[in-house]
Amino acid sequence: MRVVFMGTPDFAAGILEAVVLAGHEVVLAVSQPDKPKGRGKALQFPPVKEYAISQGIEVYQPRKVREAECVEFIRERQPEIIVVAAFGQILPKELLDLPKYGCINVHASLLPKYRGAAPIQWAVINGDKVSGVTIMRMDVGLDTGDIIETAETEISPEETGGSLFDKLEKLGAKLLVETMEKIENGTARYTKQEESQASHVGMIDKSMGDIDWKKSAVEIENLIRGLNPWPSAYTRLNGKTLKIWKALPEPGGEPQKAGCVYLVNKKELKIHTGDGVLSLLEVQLEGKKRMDIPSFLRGYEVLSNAKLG
RNA sequence: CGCGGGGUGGAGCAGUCUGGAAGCUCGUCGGGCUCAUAACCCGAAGGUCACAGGUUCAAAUCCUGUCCCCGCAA
Repeated sequence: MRVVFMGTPDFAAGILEAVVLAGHEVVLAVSQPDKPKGRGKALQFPPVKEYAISQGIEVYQPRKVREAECVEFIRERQPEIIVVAAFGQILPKELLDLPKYGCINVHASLLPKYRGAAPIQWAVINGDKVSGVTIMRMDVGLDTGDIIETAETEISPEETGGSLFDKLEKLGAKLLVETMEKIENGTARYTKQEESQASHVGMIDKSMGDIDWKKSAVEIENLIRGLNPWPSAYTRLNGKTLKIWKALPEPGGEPQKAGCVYLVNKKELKIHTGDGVLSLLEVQLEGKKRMDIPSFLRGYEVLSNAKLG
């Protein structure tokens, strides 16, 4: 099919690659504008743009796709279908109605659950056991369109936001390619979303990573995994930021001492929480590299009466 | 030129301000103790102190330049 692709981050780049490899004619890749990133401040191309350039695909980076000029630009490319994955902007109705097969979206959740911006991290943060991807036909709402296909995957106990991203990217890419075939040969089926089951999740904010030790050890550990690798869960130790990359919840402890050291020796560091004890396994102090707890404790003295947060 | 921390035996750090024998906690190897051990005791190996210039009788330490890692911010 003649495709216009819209997306920005890594997740979208993987999807785009699958569309290209499936043999579709991608005539345009639409991505968010370049933004300054990294320590210096240099502008960096979004992953989708990087990949598109490597494939010789034309790249378009409008400030707002709502503008008439933008819609016109895309109309000129005469797409049969527009594929959207993690693009970051709402599409106007003129655009939705433009292609013969409409606009389809790869969403990283089992809709109608987790409509919105960051379904992957939230699934891990909430301790879900199952996640998945949904291919839907977009309408004017936010992730409210008719479902075409879905695919499930398990969330393992050690799943992180990053690892689930990878899983769903592959799963979504595969499902998208299959779905596009069905759309093309007319066998695709469109199912309305069950509104009563719908839920929304907002964008991930950096401050969400600030650990509230009054929560349970299990909840905190879910947060740590969900926000790994970005923006990561953190707390404070002696006035410095301490990121926690890996931890294990354990029973015991005293809720009223939440945030205080439960146990510290040469190899272990365990913290009281609102419910249970959290055994820290891998941390990173401000300005330092991330390291396992034994290493950390060799060079940094944690007093037994220290308090995190 | 966005702000800041850092590069010291295999790991994590101290020492740098106030130049003058390379140190700490571990790990590794050998030996000892023990029913046994991630415990304890004795001993050993292992480092161009990121790199390049400079100052000095003498530089991990002071000056200049370069490379790399990381936190914040975006």
